[in-house]
Amino acid sequence: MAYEIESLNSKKSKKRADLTKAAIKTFAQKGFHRTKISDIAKKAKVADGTVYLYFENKDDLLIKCFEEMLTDLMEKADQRLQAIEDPLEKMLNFIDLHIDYCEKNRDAAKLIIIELRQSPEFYEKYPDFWPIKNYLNYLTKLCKEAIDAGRIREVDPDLLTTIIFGSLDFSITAWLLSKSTIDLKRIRNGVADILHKGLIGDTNNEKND
Amino acid sequence: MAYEIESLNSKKSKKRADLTKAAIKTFAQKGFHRTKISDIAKKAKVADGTVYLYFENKDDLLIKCFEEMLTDLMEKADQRLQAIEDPLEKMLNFIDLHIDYCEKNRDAAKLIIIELRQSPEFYEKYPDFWPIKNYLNYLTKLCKEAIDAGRIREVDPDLLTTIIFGSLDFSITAWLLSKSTIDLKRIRNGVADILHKGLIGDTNNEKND
Amino acid sequence: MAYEIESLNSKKSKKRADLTKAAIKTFAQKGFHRTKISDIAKKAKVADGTVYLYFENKDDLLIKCFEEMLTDLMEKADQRLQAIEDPLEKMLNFIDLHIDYCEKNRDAAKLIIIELRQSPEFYEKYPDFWPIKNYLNYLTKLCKEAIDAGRIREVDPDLLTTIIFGSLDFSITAWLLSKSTIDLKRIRNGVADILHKGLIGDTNNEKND
Amino acid sequence: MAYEIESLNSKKSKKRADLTKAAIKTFAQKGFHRTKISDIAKKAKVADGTVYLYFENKDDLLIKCFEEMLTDLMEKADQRLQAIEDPLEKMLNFIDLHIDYCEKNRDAAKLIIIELRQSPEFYEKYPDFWPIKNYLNYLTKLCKEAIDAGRIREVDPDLLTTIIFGSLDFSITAWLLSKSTIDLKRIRNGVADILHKGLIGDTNNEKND
DNA sequence: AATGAATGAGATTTCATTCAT
DNA sequence: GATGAATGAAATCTCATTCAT
Repeated sequence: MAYEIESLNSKKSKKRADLTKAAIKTFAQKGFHRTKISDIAKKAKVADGTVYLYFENKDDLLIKCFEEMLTDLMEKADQRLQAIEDPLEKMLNFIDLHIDYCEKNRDAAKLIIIELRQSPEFYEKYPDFWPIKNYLNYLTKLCKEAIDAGRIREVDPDLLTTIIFGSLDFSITAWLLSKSTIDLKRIRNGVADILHKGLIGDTNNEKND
Repeated sequence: MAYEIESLNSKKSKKRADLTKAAIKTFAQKGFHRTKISDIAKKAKVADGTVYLYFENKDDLLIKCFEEMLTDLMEKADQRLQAIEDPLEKMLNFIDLHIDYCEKNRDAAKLIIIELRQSPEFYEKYPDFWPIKNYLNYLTKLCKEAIDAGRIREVDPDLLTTIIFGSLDFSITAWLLSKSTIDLKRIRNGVADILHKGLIGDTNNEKND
Repeated sequence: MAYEIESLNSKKSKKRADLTKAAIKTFAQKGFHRTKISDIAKKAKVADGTVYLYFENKDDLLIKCFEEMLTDLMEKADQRLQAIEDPLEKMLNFIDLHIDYCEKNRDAAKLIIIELRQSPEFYEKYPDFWPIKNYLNYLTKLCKEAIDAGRIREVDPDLLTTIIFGSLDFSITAWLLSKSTIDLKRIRNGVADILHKGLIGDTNNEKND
Repeated sequence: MAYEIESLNSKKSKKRADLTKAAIKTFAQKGFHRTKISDIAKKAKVADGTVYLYFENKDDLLIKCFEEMLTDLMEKADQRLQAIEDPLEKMLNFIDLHIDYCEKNRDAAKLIIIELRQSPEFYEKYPDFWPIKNYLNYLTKLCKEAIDAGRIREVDPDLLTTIIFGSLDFSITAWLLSKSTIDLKRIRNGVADILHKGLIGDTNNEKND
């Protein structure tokens, strides 16, 4: 009995996972508005109506895709950062992870980058829609720890989060639109370098501002 | 005669301007997809069909809105930066201008920030769609000048552009979604500070990296 | 099981047939351009969208109506002509059939006669659009057989087809426009007589018919 | 003064003629429904609104095109047939004229052949719409004269008209759709031959019917 | 008479969602 | 749970016609 239920559950959640996967891929490739529920259903090999057994509606499906991806990312981060001691290193590793993930999952990246901002409509309909919030909080925490540990100087951690994420986000946008001819790794190093040392040359450091 | 012609032209371009203005406002408030042509026509006090005398279709209207705003911004920049000598100051002033403009034209900001990325469909349909290109080039040029003048150290100007714009863009996104409770000026100063001096405190400078 | 499937199929094809029937009627009564999809849907008692489950679009629906009618006509001809031996009689019976069919299915006749030529647009969009082709070929075959059997003299069968069909077609056009006050049967006999004996020959007059 | 009025009139009627000419060409090439008033206006080098100074509306313009063409044809017939004595020759010459005209004025032919039947809508709106009526009457008169003169045997002249016109009409239709690869002259001879001598060979004459 | 900018009614088609099976 | 046929609301865009100039 218990076995059966579990089997059913896993069967059920497999179908759910299939749907999310199919949705991420299709949303990323065609964009939210051009994606038909029937596209996703076909890719997941279920009937159209089945989608509505697992998700409330198309909006909900998109939101669940975001949650899925970002949760996934944060779990990966948990694993990878666990072994690292230095808070600054943790922060830099988080950045690497984000870039790696986007590089390897172009579809997911496209969703996070482009569709995330898609929808003033979403903000209207779901006033608290800002699926990236937890993810940003995660980064903010890392920033705080690095500051508290004295590994970076005292700056507003929220602001720092915004700058880091914004820089990465826009870099990746450019990368996506450039059809990936840009080297994301080089960008990552450049961003780290500039944020790290600032824009002023070492020798000029004392004289300016 | 000349008067009459001019009068006709100006009447015509006034209607065009009215339509663009109405479109920017409506697109910003409801989002591109939820905006009906008839919404815009009503706001501009013309018949629906009239929109199509001035713009090819809804897509074209959105693109023309982008062009209008960004051209406007760059013209304003030209005026303001003319009087400034120091290239670094020019760059910082450009940032200020961007922030000021967004602060004063929330609708335009929303369009630039949110709808600009909206549309994988746009990228598919119009392969060269990236209306912000000229604007980014403008900023890159300022970066280059500041570097050449030795006012900031030798970094890749394209990368710097990406970081600056990405930081601002995401800050403004947060500001828009926070319903403007954040202080954009504070953010601007923070961004300038971090980019300027980097994340490493003076005292720590020797020890790290 | 088999029953169920059949039931589904027949239910499906019944709806399709309903739609075609409704379309033929409406197209004939109002003309293609003045017919709205919603007119047809209403007459077939389905929702507008349902039409698009069975036909690609309005054009396709019209084409399918033609195919349906002409196939129907040729099947009827197959049945009726089977029992007839004499090739000339076959040909004459085919003519009768055509006239009978038009007389009994005024709507279908109207479509075949009037809407069939309606659409330079159709010829442009679908370069092979000439739905009556098979039907004319059918008649040509009968002509050939009558010639080969020596029942009518050696004339170009394609030309003969054109003359027969053209005569009938225009007679029926006149009949349709005259609101059916003309006697189609009398016309049929007249056509047969003239084609048969030609226009000359007072001297032959007495011997024949 | 008189001069001025005449000049005005001719100027006016020139514009009218230009419009009709432009309309015939455009209707023939694109079909009635796909032709925009602005297409015609542009081709006639006048403003859209000007069309409405000469014609009531688009329907009226089409009707006037028919009238223009058919009147033209009948005038040409008057001239050509005047010199001919034999009523049968007159009839055959009329056929030739019709075919020549269509061959030389493909656009006009297309209009007469295809667009003439265009419009159940027309028959609904204008119950007496049958622009070809006078033209058919002309042919009927010729038929009658040939019969009365004993040049062809006693048949119903209306029916004969229908057969002749129907045969020609459908031949020309096929010719138009075949993109003119068919030889109209051969067709004309074939039609004349069959109508003339009938379908029954001399030798078979006695055996049949 | 001539213009052509403006009008606005009108219809096809799409597709998220439902619900009977 | 699963299906997929059916629904029907919704919105872009066209173009004949008008009318102020």
